[in-house]
Amino acid sequence: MVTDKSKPNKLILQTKIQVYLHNTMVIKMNAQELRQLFFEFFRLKGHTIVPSAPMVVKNDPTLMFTNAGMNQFKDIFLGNRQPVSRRVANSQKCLRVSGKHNDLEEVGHDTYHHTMFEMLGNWSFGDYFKKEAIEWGWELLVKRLGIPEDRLYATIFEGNREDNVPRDNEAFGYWEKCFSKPEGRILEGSKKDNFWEMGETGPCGPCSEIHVDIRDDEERKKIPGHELVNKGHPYVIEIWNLVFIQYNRRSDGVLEQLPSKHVDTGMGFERLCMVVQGKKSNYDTDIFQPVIKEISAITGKNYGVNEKWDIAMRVVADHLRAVSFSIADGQLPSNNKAGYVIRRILRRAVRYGYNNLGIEEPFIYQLVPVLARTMGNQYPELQSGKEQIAKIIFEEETAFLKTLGKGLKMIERMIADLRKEHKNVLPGKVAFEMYDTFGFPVDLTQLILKENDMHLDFKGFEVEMKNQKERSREDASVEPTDWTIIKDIEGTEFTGYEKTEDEVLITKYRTIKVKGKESCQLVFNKTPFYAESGGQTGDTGQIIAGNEKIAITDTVKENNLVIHITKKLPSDPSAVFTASVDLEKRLMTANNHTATHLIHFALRSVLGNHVEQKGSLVTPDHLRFDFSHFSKLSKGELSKVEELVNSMVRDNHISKVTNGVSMEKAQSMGAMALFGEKYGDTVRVVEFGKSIELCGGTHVEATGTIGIVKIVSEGAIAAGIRRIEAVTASKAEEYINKRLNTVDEIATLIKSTGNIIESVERLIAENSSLKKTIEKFQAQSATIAMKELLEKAVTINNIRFVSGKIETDSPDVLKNIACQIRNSSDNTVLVIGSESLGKANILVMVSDNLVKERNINAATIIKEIAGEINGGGGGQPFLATAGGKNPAGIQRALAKAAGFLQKDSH
RNA sequence: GGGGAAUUAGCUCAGUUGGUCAGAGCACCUGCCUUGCACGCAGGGGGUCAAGGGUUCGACUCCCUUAUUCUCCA
Repeated sequence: MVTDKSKPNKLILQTKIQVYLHNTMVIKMNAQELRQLFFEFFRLKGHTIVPSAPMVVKNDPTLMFTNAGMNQFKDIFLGNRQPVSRRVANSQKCLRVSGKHNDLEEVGHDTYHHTMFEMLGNWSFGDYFKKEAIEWGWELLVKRLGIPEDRLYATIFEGNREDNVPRDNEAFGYWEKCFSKPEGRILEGSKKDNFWEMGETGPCGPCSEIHVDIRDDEERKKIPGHELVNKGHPYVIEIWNLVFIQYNRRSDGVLEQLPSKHVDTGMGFERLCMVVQGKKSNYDTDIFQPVIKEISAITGKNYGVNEKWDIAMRVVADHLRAVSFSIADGQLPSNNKAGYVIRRILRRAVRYGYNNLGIEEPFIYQLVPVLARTMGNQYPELQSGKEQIAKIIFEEETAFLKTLGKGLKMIERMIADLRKEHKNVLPGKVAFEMYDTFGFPVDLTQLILKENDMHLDFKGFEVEMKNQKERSREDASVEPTDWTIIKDIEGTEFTGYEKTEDEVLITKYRTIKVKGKESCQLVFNKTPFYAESGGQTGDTGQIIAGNEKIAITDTVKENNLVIHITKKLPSDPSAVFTASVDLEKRLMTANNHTATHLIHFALRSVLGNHVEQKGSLVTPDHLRFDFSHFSKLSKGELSKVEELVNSMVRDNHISKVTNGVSMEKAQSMGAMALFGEKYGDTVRVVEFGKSIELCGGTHVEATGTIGIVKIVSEGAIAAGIRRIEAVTASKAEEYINKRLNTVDEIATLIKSTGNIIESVERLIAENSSLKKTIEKFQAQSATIAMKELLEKAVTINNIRFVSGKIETDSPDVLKNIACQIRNSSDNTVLVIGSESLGKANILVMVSDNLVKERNINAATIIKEIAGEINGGGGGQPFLATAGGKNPAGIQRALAKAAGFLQKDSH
């Protein structure tokens, strides 16, 4: 019998935490216990504990990764969505590698920067405010976790006249009550540190940070802690930020009070562990130590002995987490966007392993099981996906080591070249090319140059880098104007499931300039247009008011806002419009989307339940489906899938759509949810026969509409991930007919009535044997022609002069003759001409000894005589060719060559 | 999205300013010698030099378009 070990463990953990919560005794907790305690603490304060949102963001063009706990609640703050509960707490996995929080290059060099980290947070959506947030924060840190209050500092917002926001006296008052000796403990901070804004516009408010001083007593006596708050000291650090969202910043920059006030807090989990466990480094906690120990075991190098090693181990330990969590969320390393960020992180880890630890083999993938053991409890996706994660990391490591190998070869060549020229500086441009084009890290270039007593013109490199960045930025410049609001209605009702035409009003619009091209974005009160989502492309169509017809070229989603893209603005934006979706495209898309579901189902039936959707693209023309599977699909498997899909099409399953289903209910129905996908509180379930999926897309009413599904290609896109492309309905018909026509045409061409394949095979065999025969024949005729020519040879100036005209269409025959004579005899000049397709060709060959001894040049001769055939030519001293339009001149050209030799009498 | 690079035999890759240049190693086939760890020797088959245009007397080589892959930036 298999026993579920996690259950008794969970029970023990629960009891332990109960003890902690009702006891003021300070016990050192491990990370897992600490996290649970946080949840339990806030559960007792009436909070709902929600799971972490995926770290990889899918529906927000402004953000690739979740970089703060509040990301998943953005819609709530913006008023686009209602919360499930007004009090919520969780631990959110976050990744900070780009944008304003770009610490990537710091990570590893110190003991507290990370790419991926967990953020503990508690939220109030229009419920409690400053008083409770501050009191509970204090209670947890001081009373429950036993952090001595003489190590804590709180900051409050000093106020800002420009924004007309006063000093946060309210927060100050609550903090004053917390500290038993508040003097010097509550500090004021500026707008930069103590006023939080979501973006240029939108919800914002003052915040209050809690800092902790973990320095030794001696150090603390020397410099008072309050002087070091917010000064970047590694041991005086912020651990908790409490944000009080009470304003909305309008696009004119003015702040207005929000009707309901929110609390948004974020506490760095790794830092909290460090503080509670009495460590001086995040990497010394039990979050990282198991991984670091494993790195030691693999490399045979201990942590804490050599700073260079330590940096590399921290880099690897940190990046392993970032990469593994991303892959678990479905974001694989790739060559652009989010995938590229992940690739870069992994490569940075490989580089440090290579440079600092001397590892030239893939090794990071071996750390995945340890990570899964350490964090799999809280994040089960790590545990269940660990084999695949390891496999993907292994492939990436292998690929990058190969890139490094190639780069090393190149740099060795460059160093050799520099040596030859007695130089010792590699131009920045060259290093940049190595980096930019071949992905060879510049720090490695520098290192290798140094080993060879050379160095890099790093300034030159930076200049090139700057140019490249400017190029990209210029291109990416997007200049949106402010939204012009016509009707103050939040959100858009989607009516596209039932209709493809609707009466709509524009609620707001703006123009946007991308690369100098202007386009408009419209938001409606309701819309039949489906916005690009879940792999399905956005609808196109038109809106009409009066005589005016405006085309909608695309529909996209931004923060739950459905945006319709047009080339121009309607002359009267406040009119009532008839919005109609391009019906044909919509139906084609529906065919493909439903077919995608059927393919997904068929793949699972044929290959097994390890098949999971990894991505999909549904357009009117075709569909693409990526899924997890370990090997190439055999022809048999592919046809089985296709047969099953088509039989489901013929069964004409009627679509069954259920809206507003709870996640639990959907799962009990057996719906296939996408791993790492963010779903709303309730979901839409789409069924066709046995295929049940959570999906917001538009589908056919019955599968029969699809007509036929034809798989067009199957291939690999990453380790363990395969891609199928298919067409349906009329597109499938076109595809099949095109192929059949090709076969028909071939049959007609080869006049085959029986087995076409056999006929073609016979043709190929015949063709190759004929080719050989011709080659032989040509060689023979060339030999004969050559003999004839040689017999007519004359001697001019002690040189054997061979000339004549040869009947051939192929310049190769002339060349062949020339080569044979050149290899067989000295002291010869050959001039031959031929005529083909009304054009003249002449070739001149000069024996090597004549080139050397008598300075006779074939290229010079040919230039002299090419005029006779109205053409030009050139070549090397021993062989030259010319072509011209006048075949009649060949004889004169040959004669001229003879004359040239006579003249040239030395 | 923008820049750069690559695409040559089944595989891994050479190919210098356009001109006897279509090559190497491995794999494959045949024969011989024999045989353990990449056996050795001799011979052989296999390529529309990614596809399509263009420039040229002549293009793997230069230019343009397309496809795929890699790489850097955003």
